[in-house]
Amino acid sequence: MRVTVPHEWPHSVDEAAAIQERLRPLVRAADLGTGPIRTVAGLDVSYAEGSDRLAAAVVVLDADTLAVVEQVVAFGEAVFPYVPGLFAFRELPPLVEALEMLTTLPDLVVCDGQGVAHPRRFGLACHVGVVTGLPSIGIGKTAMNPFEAPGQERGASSPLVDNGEEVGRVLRTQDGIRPVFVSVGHGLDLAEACAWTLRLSPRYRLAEPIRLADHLGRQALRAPTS
DNA sequence: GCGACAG
DNA sequence: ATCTTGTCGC
Repeated sequence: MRVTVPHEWPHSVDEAAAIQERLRPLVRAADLGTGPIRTVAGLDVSYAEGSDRLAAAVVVLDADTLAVVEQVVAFGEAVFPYVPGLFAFRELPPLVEALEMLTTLPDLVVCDGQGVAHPRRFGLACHVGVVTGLPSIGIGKTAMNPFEAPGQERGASSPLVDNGEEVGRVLRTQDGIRPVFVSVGHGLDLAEACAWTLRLSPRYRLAEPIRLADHLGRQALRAPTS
């Protein structure tokens, strides 16, 4: 797929935050009116130990069977430091590169990190959704805000609140396993994001697209030829 | 002022 | 994110 990214790139933390503020209005927190979702792409970036080398992995799954349809890896180097709240500027470049290698145009994108559950309501999943135009979901493994634990059963959830507003859900994807933090990225609402997250997590804590992308990225980095 | 802070 | 040993379970 082709991804159109603004040519500008932040050279400072302040510039990065300003870009997030400017792009935030482009987020659609409700149904984008797209067609049926038949394929789902999972995104993840893995890092090497001693260097800045990284591998961005994208795995596309059939939405019904969860069978792998396509998978790609883009190698690169980190161009932005890890700063909480500016995480997207670290992972977006290699992820876009990987997305552009795809032959398949996914109908939904699932990101490893927050969507609108972000201090400026523009986490990685929102950024990916806006630059691709695709519906996207953010699934974080940890929260940026304090929260109350949901029930112990798979499917149980509680609100993720920031400044008095519900920005996401704390969602239990497996019985008795610590929950994940779901938020809207772009083009769908929170209820749909949670429903998809559950459907995409039939067996493990993490949704299959992300879990497989994580595996692919690590394996690629450890490969001799990488 | 200090620490905490998606991955 | 990554660093780590063994261990329990399918």
